[in-house]
Amino acid sequence: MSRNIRRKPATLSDVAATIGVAPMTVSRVINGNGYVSEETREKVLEAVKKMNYRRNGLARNLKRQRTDTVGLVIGDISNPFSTELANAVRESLSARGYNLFICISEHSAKEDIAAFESFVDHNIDGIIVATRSNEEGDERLNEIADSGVPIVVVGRDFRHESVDSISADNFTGGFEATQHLIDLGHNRIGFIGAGFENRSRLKRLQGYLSALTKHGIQIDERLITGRRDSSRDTPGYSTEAIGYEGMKRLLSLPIRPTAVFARNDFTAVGAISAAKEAGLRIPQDIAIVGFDDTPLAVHTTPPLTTVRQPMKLQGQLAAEMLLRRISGEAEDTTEKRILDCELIIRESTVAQS
Amino acid sequence: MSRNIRRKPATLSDVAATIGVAPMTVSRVINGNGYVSEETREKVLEAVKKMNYRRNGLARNLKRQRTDTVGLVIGDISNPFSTELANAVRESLSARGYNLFICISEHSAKEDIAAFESFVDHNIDGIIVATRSNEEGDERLNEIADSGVPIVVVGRDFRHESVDSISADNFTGGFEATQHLIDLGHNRIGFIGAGFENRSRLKRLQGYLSALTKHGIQIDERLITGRRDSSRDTPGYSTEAIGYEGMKRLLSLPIRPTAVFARNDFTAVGAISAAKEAGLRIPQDIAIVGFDDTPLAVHTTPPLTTVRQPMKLQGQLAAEMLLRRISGEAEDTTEKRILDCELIIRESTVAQS
DNA sequence: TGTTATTAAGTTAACGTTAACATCCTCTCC
DNA sequence: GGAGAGGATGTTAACGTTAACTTAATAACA
Repeated sequence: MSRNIRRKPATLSDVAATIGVAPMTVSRVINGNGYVSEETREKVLEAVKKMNYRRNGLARNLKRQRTDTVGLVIGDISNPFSTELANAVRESLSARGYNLFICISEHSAKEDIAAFESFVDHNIDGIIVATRSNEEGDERLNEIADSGVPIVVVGRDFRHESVDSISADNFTGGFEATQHLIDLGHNRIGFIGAGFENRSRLKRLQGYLSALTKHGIQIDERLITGRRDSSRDTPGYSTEAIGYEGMKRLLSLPIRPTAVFARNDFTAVGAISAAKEAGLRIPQDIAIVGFDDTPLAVHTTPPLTTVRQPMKLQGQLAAEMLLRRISGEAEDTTEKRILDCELIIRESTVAQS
Repeated sequence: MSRNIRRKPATLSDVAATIGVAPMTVSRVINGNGYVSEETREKVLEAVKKMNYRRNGLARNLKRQRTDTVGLVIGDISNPFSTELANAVRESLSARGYNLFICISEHSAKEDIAAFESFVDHNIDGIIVATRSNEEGDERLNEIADSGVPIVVVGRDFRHESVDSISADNFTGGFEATQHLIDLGHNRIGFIGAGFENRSRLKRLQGYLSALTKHGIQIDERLITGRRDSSRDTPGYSTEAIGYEGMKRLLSLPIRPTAVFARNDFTAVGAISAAKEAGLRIPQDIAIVGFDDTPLAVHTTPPLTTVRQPMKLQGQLAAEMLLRRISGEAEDTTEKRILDCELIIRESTVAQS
């Protein structure tokens, strides 16, 4: 057997030549369209098999001016959140005959752009963007959108007349989480996962602030704490560390909070860890709320009160919206959907009865 | 501004025509090779900008017979393990001018194959496979390897004369985790995460069995428990649930184990949760060891003893091996590397002093 | 002054497909 | 028996690049 010899693969014409038909005839057999006699079809299929023919997707896509492929740019893949999104997108797409390619960009503009470029370079049919927004990246994305590439953004802001967006209602989610803590009698409530300076970008933080304000609770910037260094290297999943450090900082304040709203479940896990280390009981000494309802949340000690966002639905809708845009059905409209979140109350805020 | 009109993008020839040069001249400017006068170069660049020209990667790749792109097939993306792998691969590749596209396949042969096919369809330069092995998928992979596509597999078995492999020493990792428990005096040790019937495929389980045997401990199949149903739908990250259920099952045995080795950290988290629910103290009543040393492991209660595998290194090496194969340097050799794991002892097996 | 490099282009022919059109044959039906 | 309707091919011309070659002008050198 002449295996693994990087011989040049057989082409459509090669196959056609060996059985004495036109390339087009072979093409018709391969793609199952047009008229081909049963006899010829069999001859072709036999030759295809024997010669180990495989069509060249590049040439095909070039000719057809489409790739039946969609690109997804994800920031934090370690988050189960992202997994669910990616899977939902993939399922919806594959049901319609599209492939999904994923690029990871751990929150750096450079990587975002690299991902966009490589998708565009491969003439992908559309792009779903689920990274955190940043100026340079958005600028590039804008140009790409201008050039007519169908784009949908998920879980983030982006304004462009031909870019659809879908997101969970992070504001209300943050509001309700905070409201829940206020309802329990807390009035000194910390926020872990982002500094006060991020309030313009982070809806969850906005919800938190809004709930406090609504209930006449003075906002204290010292209670809002993010990562100490904003180094680009920190991978997304290290948010346990951020939660841990954040909680330590909050606990060292002169008057410490009695409750904490963590930006996401991982951060909450780190916060729980730090609180326990300080000998505090949860929720009696300090109540903790997370966000995302990762599978983990049920299994923390105590189980974590958190806000569930419909990731699967976001993924499905993102895929649908993108396909609609690809097919040209959504020419003149810009769709923006915001989905409800749901507060899941567990024992990290309310002691078991 | 005529934005978002899906006008046909300008081609190289369009640009060339408007400034009255040959397409080849524009190509030379774009790619920065060959001789072009400064004057012409500027004219070209100006036109390129004005016409919003962007080269068609499909055509380029078709002509060049390469895409400078590598595909990675991942099973369980929610595992931080996979994230680290993907990031390391991406970094190593981008340093050499390659893009990385990722496909997710949650452990179904069909999805594996779909991922392979879509990579091959896009004439990707090489593939890194990090999914669990399965018969149909391996068969297809074998054909692809036969056809000369460079392939490297990570963390799994695969035999093909031109496919390199890299993996952590899961056997020794499992052995040492179990040995550690034995050293602590345990002799009734459970395994959670896979049934006894998987012993031929799962190195961690083999390590566990081997350690028991070495110390003359009778193997008890009832102590080895995996997922109840092997439904394909269960996403990878739901292993907390598997750990939880597994532990429950073990605890309901007539004589229950005093220690448990969980197949990975997520499973361990679920196991911890179930043990606590049963009112058991960890590690006094039951000791628990995980695998992977996810960031989570430090933050469980108690912190989790686990086995760390060098994911970053695996990713780097996988990328390097693949690039070597792509460049044709590794024609006649098959490389197989196995990297050491490290046991990280925390309080889930040894009470704090 | 002729020979050789160097620079700056242009020309040609693929890369491997497929859409669109053209051709030829064989039925069927009035 | 002529018109029309498939059915089964073949032919042509792109899709948008770029490798390889050619041409031509200028510069450099002995």
